[in-house]
Amino acid sequence: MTENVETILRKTPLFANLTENEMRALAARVSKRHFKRGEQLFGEGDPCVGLFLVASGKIRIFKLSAAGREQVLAVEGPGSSFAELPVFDGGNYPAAASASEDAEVLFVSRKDFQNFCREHPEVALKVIAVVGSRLRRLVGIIEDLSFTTVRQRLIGLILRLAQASGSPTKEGVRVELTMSHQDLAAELGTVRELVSRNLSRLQAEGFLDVDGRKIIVKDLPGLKREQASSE
Amino acid sequence: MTENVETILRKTPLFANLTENEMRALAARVSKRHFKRGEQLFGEGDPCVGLFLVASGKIRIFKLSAAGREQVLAVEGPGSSFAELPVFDGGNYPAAASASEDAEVLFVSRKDFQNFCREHPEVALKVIAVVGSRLRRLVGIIEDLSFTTVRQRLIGLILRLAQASGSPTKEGVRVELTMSHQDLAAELGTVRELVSRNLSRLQAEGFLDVDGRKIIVKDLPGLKREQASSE
DNA sequence: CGGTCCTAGTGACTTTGGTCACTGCTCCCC
DNA sequence: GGGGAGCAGTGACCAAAGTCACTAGGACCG
Repeated sequence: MTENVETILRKTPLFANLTENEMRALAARVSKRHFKRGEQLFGEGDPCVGLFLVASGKIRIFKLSAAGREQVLAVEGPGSSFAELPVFDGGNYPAAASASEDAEVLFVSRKDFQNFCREHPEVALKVIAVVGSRLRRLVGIIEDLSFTTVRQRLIGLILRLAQASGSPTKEGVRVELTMSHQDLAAELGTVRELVSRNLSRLQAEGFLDVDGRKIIVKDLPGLKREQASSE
Repeated sequence: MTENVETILRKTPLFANLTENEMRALAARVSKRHFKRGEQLFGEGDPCVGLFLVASGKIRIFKLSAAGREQVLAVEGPGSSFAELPVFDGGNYPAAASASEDAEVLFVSRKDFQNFCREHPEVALKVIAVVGSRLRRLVGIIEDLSFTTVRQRLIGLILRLAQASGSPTKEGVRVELTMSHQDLAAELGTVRELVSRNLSRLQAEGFLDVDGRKIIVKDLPGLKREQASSE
């Protein structure tokens, strides 16, 4: 949990292959902060103070609507950086960030990071790569919101979970939801009730067995077919 | 229309402040291509061959769904570059591009651009800035799709047009649509019929006068109120 | 001048999404 | 052990989005 700062830096793609000396220089300028589950790191529109790196826990990046709905843009785990961009373009944060689990986060001030990039041009190229993958993910969200139904997105998320962290049992693949329906809804871009209803419906249709936050995927190929249908 | 290549390069943020010599070196490696309205530059998933710069006309970047619907991600006019990212991360194009008007486009091969960035680190920083604004726009699209209705998005687009290219008349601000309802729908992330219907409705409600592709905005503050309502 | 293509408008309908209100459960704290 | 919080399920609605089918007007071409 409480690791050495340099060890954590090594794990982030942005700084993975620096030399010992460079690493030490950077580590000296980094501060570590702790956030409790639910605590907010910054709000949408806040002026950008610097770059964040996740050491442990999870950070949700999200938009908040006037009506109070949330839309998650990304969930960053250990080794991920975020808010790289406002550091460069000087704008405000385009979305808010909060801890969805207790989290330890490294912080590099805007100035320090800019200087570091100037001294190490290869880091700038890394930034482009990281931002590139972020951009691809955003395009994926747009595609989902524009072309698919809540049902299909929910199925997609379950399939991804099954793939990433599912454990096979005799009845099917067991998947554990790590978050509330509320949070799920924010990821899918919808409301709590629809998550609940769609889960019930998938169960009634025989694709799943739902027991609280445990899900048994009984018909994986069937689900995949459902997800694809007229997408 | 048919301008000198260097003149065009000067106008793109990416290369705006190069020296004479650098500019000439770059210009020598650039090729110019012409695309007719509707012609496709590349498809989604195509391997990335290089970077494009718009000299004249307009290029639409869009996603195509299996069901045949389009979702526009960006419309790039003269001076804009696009497809910077796949050049760096080596992935395929995440979306398709086609000319929405006859267009002249400069092309820099992937290799040439990469070499150029290596020799000129400040260009890499420019790339980050350009990509940053692109990312902000994508976040804006997600926000719109997730939180607003077709009606609100349509109003938003009309207001933007009125702002950008509206001409005041005695009855209100005159706006000219430069595209079909089909294309409008693709920008708003919906279908032709809803664009048509919503325009009719806004007219019936007295906010607009619609005559083919000419729109007179009769009640601008009213429209703004409508757009904001419970957003 | 007739035919064909593209574009737009609209009625009728279905599906999906979202809201509101209420119930019941569980966990935790005093 | 009583009383809140917070989370989950659901019925009854209602509104928005999308589909299908058809009509009609230009524009352009032979």
